Amino acid sequence: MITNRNTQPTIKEIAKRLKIAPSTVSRALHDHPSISWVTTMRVQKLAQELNYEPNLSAISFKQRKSFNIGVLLPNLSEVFFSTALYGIEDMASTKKYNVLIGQSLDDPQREERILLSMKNSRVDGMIVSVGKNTINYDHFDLLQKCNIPIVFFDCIPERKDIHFTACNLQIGMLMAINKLVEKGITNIALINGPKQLVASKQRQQIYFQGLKKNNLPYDEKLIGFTDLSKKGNQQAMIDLLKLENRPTAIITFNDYLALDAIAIAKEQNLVINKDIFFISFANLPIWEYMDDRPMASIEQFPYKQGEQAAKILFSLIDSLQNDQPIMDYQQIIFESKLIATLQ
Amino acid sequence: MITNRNTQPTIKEIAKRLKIAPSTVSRALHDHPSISWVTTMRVQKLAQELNYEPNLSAISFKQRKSFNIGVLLPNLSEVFFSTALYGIEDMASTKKYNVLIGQSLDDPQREERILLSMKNSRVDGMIVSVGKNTINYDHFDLLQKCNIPIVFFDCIPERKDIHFTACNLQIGMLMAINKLVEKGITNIALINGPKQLVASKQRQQIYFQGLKKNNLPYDEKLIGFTDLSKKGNQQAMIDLLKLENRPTAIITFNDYLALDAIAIAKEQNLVINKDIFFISFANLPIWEYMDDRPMASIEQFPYKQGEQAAKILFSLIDSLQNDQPIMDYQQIIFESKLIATLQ
DNA sequence: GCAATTTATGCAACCGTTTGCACAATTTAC
DNA sequence: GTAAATTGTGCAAACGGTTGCATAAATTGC
Repeated sequence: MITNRNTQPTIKEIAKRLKIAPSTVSRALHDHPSISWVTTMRVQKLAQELNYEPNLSAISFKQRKSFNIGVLLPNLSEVFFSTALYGIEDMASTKKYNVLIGQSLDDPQREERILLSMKNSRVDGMIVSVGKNTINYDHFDLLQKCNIPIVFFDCIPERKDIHFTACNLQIGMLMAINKLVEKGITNIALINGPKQLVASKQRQQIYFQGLKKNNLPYDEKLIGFTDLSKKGNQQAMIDLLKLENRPTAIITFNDYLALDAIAIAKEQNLVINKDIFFISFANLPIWEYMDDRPMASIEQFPYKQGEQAAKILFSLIDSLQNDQPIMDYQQIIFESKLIATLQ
Repeated sequence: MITNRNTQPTIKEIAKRLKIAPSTVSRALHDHPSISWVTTMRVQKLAQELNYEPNLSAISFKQRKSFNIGVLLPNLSEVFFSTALYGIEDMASTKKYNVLIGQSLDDPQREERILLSMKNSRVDGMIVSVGKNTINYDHFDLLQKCNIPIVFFDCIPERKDIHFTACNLQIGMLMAINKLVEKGITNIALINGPKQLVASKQRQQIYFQGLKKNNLPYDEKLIGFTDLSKKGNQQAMIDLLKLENRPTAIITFNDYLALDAIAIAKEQNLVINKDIFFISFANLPIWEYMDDRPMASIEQFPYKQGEQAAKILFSLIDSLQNDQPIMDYQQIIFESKLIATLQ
């Protein structure tokens, strides 16, 4: 049987014991200059003895700050996101903040529900990576109206008036195409994600630029699309392999798509990294265990993206706290990097 | 430029507008029977119009409840844990609770730091899966003393006086060994995790029972150990393969270990699922993409473990709230299941 | 028609901490 | 030796919502 009234010491408790006012105790605990050395010491000593811990609920109520930030992202089982979360957590813990987590599972309704629930629990700010099916951004605007700053990362809405961190895929993609061309491979396809995604548009544009820089022809047929479901992935790959001039290299929207595409290629008895080559985005740690894997991945630095998104968020929170107007939108863009995954 | 004083409506605001007392508004919003129908309607209508949302900070301060639970686990990039988190999140959201997340990364100091930080932010309870290097449980006891209930899941301390959910590996392991024996494979090894882990002790014991039930001899040499680092995993496997009567089946502590072990086997030109068979715990979704994978995995139902751990936690929180003594330790044990991963 | 009961509302304290202001005590200035 | 400045402390209000108790008004009982 376990029962015991929770009786954490409070400032009043300390004040009563030392026969001084609570306000004096409060100031002493904060090393306020107007409190004498002796009093400060007496207070701090007793606080230590009693294991005093300030009641964060009371403080957050009084200060109108919760010392929580919310993180909303599609899916923590994707290593990309769980890595980003490390970055956020690490930055938050240096600022003595806690992290509330919500997974949207790419479901816009769930996304909205989580967002509102975090708003109501008065998070001081949010870090968001938008789900791939989200088209309506009203609930994000709602949070802004409530003075809850939002910083997006990686999957960001296609708008100018937001704070975000993201990764510029350009260099990675160029290096990838260069690498293929060096090997004499010029028939390069792209399987892209849903057309409404910023990430998709970006990939397509950069893919196009990469071809151009290498003086390769642009063939619309070599661009496939998928909704990123397993079936969609497979179908897109099947369609590409049916082409008259079958591609010998395929750039895939992400690693999970690459897995499906590679599986289809193998079913059709193509030898990976001989008959056909793959280049993917992100960089699953699991690749090293697989024989048939992309020849390279474009690294997008999730830890840094998360960490810096949190940094931006805390600067916004501080500005709001000090009633400073936020003058412009903070946007950090990292450069991607091509990582060879073979050998 | 974005600036705008946050001015969420409060109960006092509503009271002033309707020229009634805040207490009346409060009661009306809760459909208190002593408030007349008309007043209740007037209040609720205005509340809706103003988009009133109760200030959870104020409520949590007053009620001495934060409506947050903390989740502390080793590593969200392991699918097992991120899946468990789903279960927790889903249960929490039905109870209007938020989830604070912390990853220990198997570092006892980080674990303790997160735990104390959650204590100070006054979580109403915690769900914990202990890191594999943790030997000291003092900080957990500390939380209990502060009346913050803890429910453990999966990686649980070896103690009787705790609440937990876990998975009984017995049936899964027996089925696994039976399956191997059916195939005529009797030289079955186990690569186990660190000896101090409950999970390791359990696996070893059940492995032993499984052999016994099948009248197989118990050979100590067939049990390898690893600290679960990549190097440790590889070495354990290399040692096993050096044995005179080389094992033809290997049960691995978890999927990540299986990955390393399989890689070593392949380096030594063994054909997986022909020369040598593997059985693993957990069930990485990624297996289906790999040619060389364990013939079966023992499923441990992370979603259910998380969900039920949360359910227990909320029942404990309720009991504490109502000053009911907690009479005994709630412990839910699920039955594992063997999942064939081939074909 | 007056007391007893019911119904509906308001008052005020409280949760723990912070902070502007007042004020007493001490020191400094001239 | 008195005015001014400095130092150290306390008072009280505030943050937003809840709740026990008092009380006014309406209704019922006899």
